[in-house]
Amino acid sequence: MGRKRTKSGKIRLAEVAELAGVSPITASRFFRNPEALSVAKRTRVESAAKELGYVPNLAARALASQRTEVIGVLIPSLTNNVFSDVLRGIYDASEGSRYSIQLSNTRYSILQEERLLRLFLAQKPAGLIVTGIDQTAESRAMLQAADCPIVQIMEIGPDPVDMMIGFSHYDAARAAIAHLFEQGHRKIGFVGARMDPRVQRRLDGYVAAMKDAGSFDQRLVVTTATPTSVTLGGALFTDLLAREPDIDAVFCANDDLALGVLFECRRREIAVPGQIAIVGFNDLEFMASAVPTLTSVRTNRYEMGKTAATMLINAIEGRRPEQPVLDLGFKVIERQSSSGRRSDSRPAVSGAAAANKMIALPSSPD
Amino acid sequence: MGRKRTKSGKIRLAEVAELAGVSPITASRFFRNPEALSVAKRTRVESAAKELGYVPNLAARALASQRTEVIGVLIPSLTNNVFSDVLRGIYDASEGSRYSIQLSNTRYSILQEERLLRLFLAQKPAGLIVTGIDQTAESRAMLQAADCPIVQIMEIGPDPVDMMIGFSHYDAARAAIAHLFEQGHRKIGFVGARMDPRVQRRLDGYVAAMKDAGSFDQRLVVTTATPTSVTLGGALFTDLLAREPDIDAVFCANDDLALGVLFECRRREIAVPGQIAIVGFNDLEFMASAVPTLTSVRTNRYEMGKTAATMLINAIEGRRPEQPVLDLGFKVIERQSSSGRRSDSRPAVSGAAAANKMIALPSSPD
DNA sequence: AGGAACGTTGACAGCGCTACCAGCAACGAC
DNA sequence: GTCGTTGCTGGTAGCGCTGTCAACGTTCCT
Repeated sequence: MGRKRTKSGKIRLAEVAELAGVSPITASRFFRNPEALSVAKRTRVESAAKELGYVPNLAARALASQRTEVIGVLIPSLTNNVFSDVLRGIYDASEGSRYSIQLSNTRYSILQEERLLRLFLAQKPAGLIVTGIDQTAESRAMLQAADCPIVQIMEIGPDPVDMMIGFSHYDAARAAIAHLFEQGHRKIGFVGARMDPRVQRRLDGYVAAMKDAGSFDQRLVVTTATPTSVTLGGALFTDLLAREPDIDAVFCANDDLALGVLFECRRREIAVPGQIAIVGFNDLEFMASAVPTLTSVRTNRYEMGKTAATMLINAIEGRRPEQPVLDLGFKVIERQSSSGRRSDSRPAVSGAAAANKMIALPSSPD
Repeated sequence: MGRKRTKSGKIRLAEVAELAGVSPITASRFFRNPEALSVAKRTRVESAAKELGYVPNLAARALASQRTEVIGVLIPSLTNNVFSDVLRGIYDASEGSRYSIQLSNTRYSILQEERLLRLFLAQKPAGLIVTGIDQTAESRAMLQAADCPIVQIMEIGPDPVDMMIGFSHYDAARAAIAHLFEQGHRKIGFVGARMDPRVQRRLDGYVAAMKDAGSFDQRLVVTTATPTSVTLGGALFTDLLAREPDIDAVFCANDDLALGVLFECRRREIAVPGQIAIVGFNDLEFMASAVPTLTSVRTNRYEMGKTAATMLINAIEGRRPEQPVLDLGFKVIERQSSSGRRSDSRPAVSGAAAANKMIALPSSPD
């Protein structure tokens, strides 16, 4: 009985051990902790494995050891440029390590996130990277009970599940508005899309800054739950102008919206920054290249992903960071679109090459 | 002897079977092929599983069944917008299925691709999605020998490993150039970055179209191996202008470059399309929103990813497509940036809302 | 009535690897 | 010389699930 002897040419650990003249368990150890072997056996197993082209069977390893070498990553969107930078960092950090990345998309739904979390945890991942700090109570309980390291990314907050790496969206927005005030702008509109928790916190920062200056007016805020796009930026700006034609600046919750606003200004022959200043968020690559160049808040997305994965892998292997919460801060990159008020919007010829003046701030967890 | 009885509260299939009053193997069948059970046992197992909150152990399943439910995806880049659309399609199609996506990044290196392929195949994936048709001989041999369905995406070519879904980059580029000729442009430059095989084929299409018209000149082609960016588009265009100041159109190998060219034109006060027409490639969202709106070649990236994953899953489950090679074609989306020659570049006020005239073509495999 | 055909169920033996513990040699301390 | 102690190695027994085949009950045909 039993089964057909497949054994389809696949090299097993036992074969390697036999060729090396050691027991299977010794060969196994070679792949997990080579230092535990004597040098002689180590080289014997190594050459045997190479000769046979042995590749370990991960399923068997996972079954026997009761854990996997998978790092689960939960992000809200694959479309958003912002996450592709973070992901690139995560993948870069995982490369060369033994861990592989398992990606899942919550589609900005915390219920979907909870469902995915349950699935992930059932497979005993080596570690988990989750986006943001707004999980359901159930999700939080599962995370807390999970016996693997966890990193929350994209923002920082008061109550980390385990580790946390990001920056304060609230502070970043406040800094952007402070910059606009410094440049002499007073009637500053807010344009936001999707309105996920992080965009919401940027809005909160905007509102607080405006209220502090006594300039807040609900009519200056235009938002939608629709996913963001350049075209949408133009449309929301159009709404804003219809409501408040005499604004002198717009703070956009992201750079796509900012680009859309810029194009809409051009379409309407509104001088930027002469009549209206524009500030975006994220500092995507094109912001430095636009005409006029566009001010934005730089966030360290690639570094965030890379550091998160590195911290996670270290924690998995027992090297926990001295500091579990890491604030990567942000920088307001001042460019032409928000230079001090003036009537002539034509940028200097040096255009994109103009030096980027920066305002750097570590954000402080609120 | 043996090991510590972990059994850490984890629900096993045997527990479900016991509660349902059936043998473990019957319970197992419920999860893999419920139709094989009598209705009575089916409902019993179902409610037992739900009651206990059973989640199958994928490692054990993979080990016992000698196959996984993982779909491997090899793409050259995570940064490129183009791939994020494809990926979104792949993830969307996989959602709700039993298969999970395992993503790896070849970094545009076919040797890296070969290495990753070896790793993937050792884990017996249920299926594989690979980018393009330029694999190493070794990779091709491995793919051919793999006992799982394989889809090549992004382009089509004469010799599919298994299934293939994409379009002809060569034909798409020819169509773009043909459009520019129709609009009266003659001295058409080419701007390309990265120069991966697909961009190379776009260049080939450009060269062929220009030669057919007797207009080809090597000096009209500016390329670099550097990864693409908006800023780079401006820089390459600057090079092109320095060499050939009297060009009347630029075909950009992608939309980021096209946006960079547009900004550079604005910086230099070159009228678009009055003095120079611009055509991009991919039709990213912002192209319809730019001022002037930018002509591009629309490619069905999301659909490509979604269809590829759907075809693959069907093939895994034994439903092979009637037609293994699928040409998704392309469309030249005519916008203001390439409208017929005229001296006034100012777009109509309706701007972004202007109807997009399309030229649709299925590309034919060469 | 006998038997073939089908649908359903269960017993058994592993898939390839690792956790646990025991054993063994070499070494130093007393 | 005896007793730990340390470093390395190996034996045994599974991890949780499924492939295979046998066995059963039922239906339908001759």
